Parts: sequence; structure tokens; C-alpha cells
Amino acid sequence: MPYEKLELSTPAPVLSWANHELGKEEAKMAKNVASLPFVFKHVALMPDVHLGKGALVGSVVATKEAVIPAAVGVDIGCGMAAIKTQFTAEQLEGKLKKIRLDIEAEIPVGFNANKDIEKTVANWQRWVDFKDLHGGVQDLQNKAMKQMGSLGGGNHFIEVCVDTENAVWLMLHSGSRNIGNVLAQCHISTAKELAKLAELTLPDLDLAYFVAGTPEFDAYWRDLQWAQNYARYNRDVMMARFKRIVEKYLSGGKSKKPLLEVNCHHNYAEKEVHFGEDVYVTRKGAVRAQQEDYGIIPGSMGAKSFIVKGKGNHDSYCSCSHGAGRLMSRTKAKKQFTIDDLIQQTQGVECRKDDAVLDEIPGAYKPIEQVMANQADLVEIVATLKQVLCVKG
DNA sequence: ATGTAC
Repeated sequence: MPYEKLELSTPAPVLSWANHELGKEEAKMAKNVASLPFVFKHVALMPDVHLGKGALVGSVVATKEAVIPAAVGVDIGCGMAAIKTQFTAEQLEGKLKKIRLDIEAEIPVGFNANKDIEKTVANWQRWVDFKDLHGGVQDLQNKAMKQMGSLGGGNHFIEVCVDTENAVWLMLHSGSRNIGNVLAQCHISTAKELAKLAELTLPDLDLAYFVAGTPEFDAYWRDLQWAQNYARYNRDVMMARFKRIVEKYLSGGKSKKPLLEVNCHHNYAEKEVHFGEDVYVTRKGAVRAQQEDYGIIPGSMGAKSFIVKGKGNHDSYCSCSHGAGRLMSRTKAKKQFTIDDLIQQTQGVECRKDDAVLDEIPGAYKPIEQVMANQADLVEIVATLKQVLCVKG
């Protein structure tokens, strides 16, 4: 059985690709979402499912004529980018430290932004639409421009990986930075206010929604699509810089065409057709896996990562997991593990090994191999990657 | 996930 139909007695069934029972709070959250009248057909849970805000991380929710802004979340358009380079592992020998230092010098991480706005950023076609975005962000364009091409924090990262055939891959994880966050929060607040005004009885106020055809829905959808595009381009800008750094050391600065390029959101909503109907699909910690779609499923710092190709499984709304999924909270991981554990679990990876990244220790995540086995009906594995260098946000 | 206010 590729998935399990959970016994939650909800109007919409919940199909789970996780091979474990949901925790109490997780089950409640799944139930809340599946009880909403505008949820289409069923809710799909990916094998890395875990607790989120409003909706589960690792869930796919298709809706008719409505969208839940808090289900999309605050990091609109968060996702992954990867390229397969023409370089091989041997060429990296002795270069990793230099590459890492260059990445740290050229790509701002954490709360940092770029000091100058590079041409490719200034020329982005969507800046002309900035004036149409929510009034609450109109003084943030300069900040958004300086943050375009910056990594951010949390679990955002930049990695050099090697696949099982010795090819070098460049990979990164980032989203829509401050601008996406502010836009999301503006609309989440509006949705909650509307729900209160209408005296809606929602199982959770975080499930406040917009109804298609209303000005609030249109405003959210416009900003959502803009922020998703910002996030995608942010990853493109960083990847271009990252590629130049690697080429500086591996091909004397000569530009080499990638053998494959992938850039996918795992936190977003879009219009799609499923079971013959037009629906809004919200993937919160899930990747689109339509037939021939390429996706990226990263493991934790010491684990494997996977480049996948979608199988177009309709029961999952053509989706797959976005990673391994946390096994425990960041707080718990910091209590449970020591720096020695971290050093041991990240052997062979050029990365920081201190307190600041202890919560990203591989032991705090589910085993990615199991997660991949649970979604064999959703994706085929195209490449299996192991990181050799990792810069955390 | 993001900085802002404490």
C-alpha cells in the first residue's frame, strides 16, 4: 500500500504517505484542515510530515474557490535550486576551503543583505509591479532589492555535492526573505480579521481564508505570485554567483554550461487541474511532482540528498516530500546532542561544527532513505547526492 | 523565517 487513509472521520479523507502514526497535535491539525468545506476531494500528507502553523509541514491541500494564507506560510516561495555541473569530484580536491570562504564573502547569510544592487537584480522584470503590492510594503523596495541574492537564516543553506557518478552539483535552499514574510503577515492578519468580522467558526484561526472573487483574495493572490517569483529569482541570482565562484577555482573562471538545472518551490500555492477540476493547490513543505517535473529533496547536513523526477501520482496531487522532516524540535536537538556528536555525524563535510548549527545535526532529522522509500510511487530518483561543503544561513 | 524591540 503506497499510502494510508487515516481514520479521522473528516468530511475530506486524509491520505498519508508517512509510515508512522501522526502525533496527537499533528492528527488534530490534519483533522482541522480536512474539515473545511472548501477543501477539495482529500488532503495528502507527504512522508516527511510534521507539525507546522495552521497546516502541517509536508501537506498538500487542494481547495475550491478559496485559499488559506497561513497554510502557505510566511516564507512564500521557499524552495531549492540545484545545478549539475560539468566538474568531477577530483577537481574539488584542496579547493573546498577557498570555495567556502568565497561563498561566505559573496553571498550574504542570516540577517545580512547585499551592500550594492547588482545589475541582474536591478533589471529584474517584476520590480515594475512593486507599486501594485500591498500598501504595507511600499517603503520596502530598496530592502527587497538588497536582499535579492541573499540566503537568509533558519535551515537555509548552500552546498557543494557529489553524486554517485562523481559529478559535482551546486545546491541551495532559500525563499522570499523579508519581503515575502511581510506580505504574508499582512494578508494573514487580514484573513483573520475577516473571519472575526464574519463570525466564522473555524477550528483554528490560522485557517482563516480568502474567497475567490473578493478583492482580498485577488490582492493576496497577486502578492503571493509576486513573492514566489521573487523567491525563485533570488535562488537564480545566488546560484549564478555560486557557479562563478566554483568556476573561478575549477575552470580558471571559464563558464561551463550546467548539465541540468532545477529550481522548485516547496512552500507555495498555484492553480492546477486535478481530477478534471480547477483547484488552488497549496504545497506546504511539499514539491510538485507532475510527470517529468524535476524536484530536489535535501537530506540533513550529513545525509544524502536526492534529485527526483515526478511520476504524476494524482492521489498526491502530483507531489512529493521536501526533505527528511525533523524528528525533534531545534530546542530538543540542542539538549540531546553535543558538539562531539555533530563532528561525528558530519564527517567529510566542510562546514561549521559549533553550537550555532547544532540544531541541524543529522540525528535531529528522520532517516532520508526511509522517507524516499515511502514515496517510491511519487518520484523516481534521478541522482543521489552527498554534500562535501555546506554553508548554513 | 524574519529582525525588532527589549
